[in-house]
Amino acid sequence: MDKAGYNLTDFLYGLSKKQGGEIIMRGTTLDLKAGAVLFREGDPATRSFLVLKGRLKLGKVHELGKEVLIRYIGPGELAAMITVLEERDYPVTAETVGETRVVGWDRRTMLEIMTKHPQLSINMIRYSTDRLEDLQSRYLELHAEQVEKRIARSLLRIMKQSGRRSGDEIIIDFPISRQELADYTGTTLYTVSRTLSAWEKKGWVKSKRARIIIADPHALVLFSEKV
Amino acid sequence: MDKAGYNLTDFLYGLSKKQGGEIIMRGTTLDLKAGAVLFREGDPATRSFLVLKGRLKLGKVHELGKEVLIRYIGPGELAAMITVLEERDYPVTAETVGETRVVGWDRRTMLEIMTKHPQLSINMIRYSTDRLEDLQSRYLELHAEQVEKRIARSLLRIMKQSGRRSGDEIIIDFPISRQELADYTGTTLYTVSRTLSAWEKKGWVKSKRARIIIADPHALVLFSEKV
DNA sequence: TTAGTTGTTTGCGCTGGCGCAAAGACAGCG
DNA sequence: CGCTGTCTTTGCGCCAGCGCAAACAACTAA
Repeated sequence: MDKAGYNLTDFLYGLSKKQGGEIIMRGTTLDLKAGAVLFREGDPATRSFLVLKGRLKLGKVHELGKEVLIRYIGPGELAAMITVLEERDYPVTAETVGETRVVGWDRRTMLEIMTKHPQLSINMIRYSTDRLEDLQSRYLELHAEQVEKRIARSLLRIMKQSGRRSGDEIIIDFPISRQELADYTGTTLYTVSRTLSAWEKKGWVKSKRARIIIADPHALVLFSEKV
Repeated sequence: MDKAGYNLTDFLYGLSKKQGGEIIMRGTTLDLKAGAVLFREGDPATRSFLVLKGRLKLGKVHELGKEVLIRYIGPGELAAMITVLEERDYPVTAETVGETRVVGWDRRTMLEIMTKHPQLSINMIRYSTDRLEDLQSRYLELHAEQVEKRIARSLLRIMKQSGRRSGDEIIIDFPISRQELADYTGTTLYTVSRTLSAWEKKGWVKSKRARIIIADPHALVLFSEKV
């Protein structure tokens, strides 16, 4: 279900080191600083990307301002597979969270690689299926679960993907504001703030501006699963 | 974005008639009556399916009863691509809506076919990407849009996928109850009922038990896009 | 250090839409 | 034809969570 994280070997699963190297070589490596926009929702999709280092955040905005944070993309994960198809626009905006290195391939190259290495297509289907499944679960949650529980689950999800253990505590090692957590969870800045304050009093989390530490992961898990 | 519908040629795009025939032949064709369960959420995924005729509905349930209707799957569409991966469970339940014919392949066969025909993998990525995009949009809607607008959009989406024109009106040609429309939209039976009643008074829709006719599609579109 | 910017907290009032309850409508079956 | 089960409608009360407003805290640049 919810994998802790991905890495390059997932994308290149079943291929030799040599083949993998060739594939990466055929793309263009980009080094981006924090907060850079890699591609923007609505623009024609020209390249697919693989994250090598750092993190992207994928967001989508609603006509009147409201924004939703679809997913954080870490090392070994793909963005904009849609480029493989003809004449499509990026459905989301990708922005770097910290310093980030990605490889990008244009459509033509991507198709050549995929035809040459059927295994790569299968790996892409694996990834895409995982993404779909993840979103289906969150779609269900968004409809069925109370806000506080959703916030808990969101935090845990992010923790699994990008947590760094430090004693009993787990540090989320990139800056995430109340607003972003709200966009990710499907609620508002205010509700997130109130909730985190309450949890801080209980000793479940600690937080500074845009930094979150999960002090008692177990308590959070119990809460998120409570009936 | 939102295609009106799929058909077999999408799944077999880029393959010869002969190759396509062979692929279908290697699967097992099943004829199911209305209301049959093809696979159940949580069971080990053993087969992938392609719908030839009829319709499946994919649903997912939350621990305490609440249900969400992820999608209706019509002719030319795939279900349970996840089977390609090892050791997975079906993430949703698939139930037939009317009499339905599907072809199913087990994992081994599917992988063989995909390795032999790289184009097929690309077609699967296309489909899976479309599905992901669709769900991303609905995820955004669920968070950002008011219930009435969501109901309107849901109806229009279903109409595009399975509407039959009859004069100015469009008939949704399979039974869909208030409860199902609610599960699809992410609201409740009651709210759907109230909303449809109101629209019926305005002459936008007509409905009998589990049957819906869109009498004024244009008005509905305008409403769904209104600021 | 100060001024400016950006993120966070909290009180407070309001409301969309949920969900019970109960009655009504329709379909199918024997 | 009437009985049974399923689907639909509508009144009514309630509350989770939204969102404004305003104060506060932390970081940045000069």
